[in-house]
Amino acid sequence: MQTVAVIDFETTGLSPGQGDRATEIAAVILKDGAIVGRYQSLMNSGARIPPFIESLTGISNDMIRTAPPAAVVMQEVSDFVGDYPLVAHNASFDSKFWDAELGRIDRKRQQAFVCSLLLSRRIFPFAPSHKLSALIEYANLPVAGRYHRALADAEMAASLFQRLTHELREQHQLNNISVDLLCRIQHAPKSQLTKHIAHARAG
DNA sequence: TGCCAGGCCCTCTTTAGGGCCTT
Repeated sequence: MQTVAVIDFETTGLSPGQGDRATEIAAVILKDGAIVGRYQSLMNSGARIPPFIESLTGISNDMIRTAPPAAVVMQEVSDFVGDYPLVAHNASFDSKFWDAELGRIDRKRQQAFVCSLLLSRRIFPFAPSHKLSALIEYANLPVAGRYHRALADAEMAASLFQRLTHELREQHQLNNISVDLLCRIQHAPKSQLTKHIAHARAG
């Protein structure tokens, strides 16, 4: 499995299109099944965190007031992950914020985004829930810290991603799993899943 | 004007609706 960067955002809300901004980012580098690098930072975008989200994440307006500017943090984390493929739990959410915050510093993502939520629906179809905390419990993986903080969530998404690729190898006798295969699997209708995997095994 | 996320995925579906998941 090639090296990937697993990321997680905390934000002021659900949609950058509605004016929501990032408040914290973490990225961990997953190489040969182990975390070999970590980046984490609060960031100050000037946006106000609603009370509900302050209590959800534990990240307060006081905490981000003294944090480095969002532009500085995004430059750093973008340099940190380089061109490694990105992984996130519910990547449709994190990719929206990644692209929006990167766009503000005139950078553009080049690499693919892999979604551990979409993969888990296919690889763990019988899990009672596919939210991150439920999957960590379902797969008996360690809780890395407080949920809804960026570094803890990124580390847990990384261990979940590692478990998912392991299960995929075991279930389908695959020697090697590429990011390209994961991208095809996560968007494939379940009826075509075996076709994609059989093609990967043959290739 | 009034509304305000949006993609995935299932089903009592496809001329649609609603739950899940992220903060």
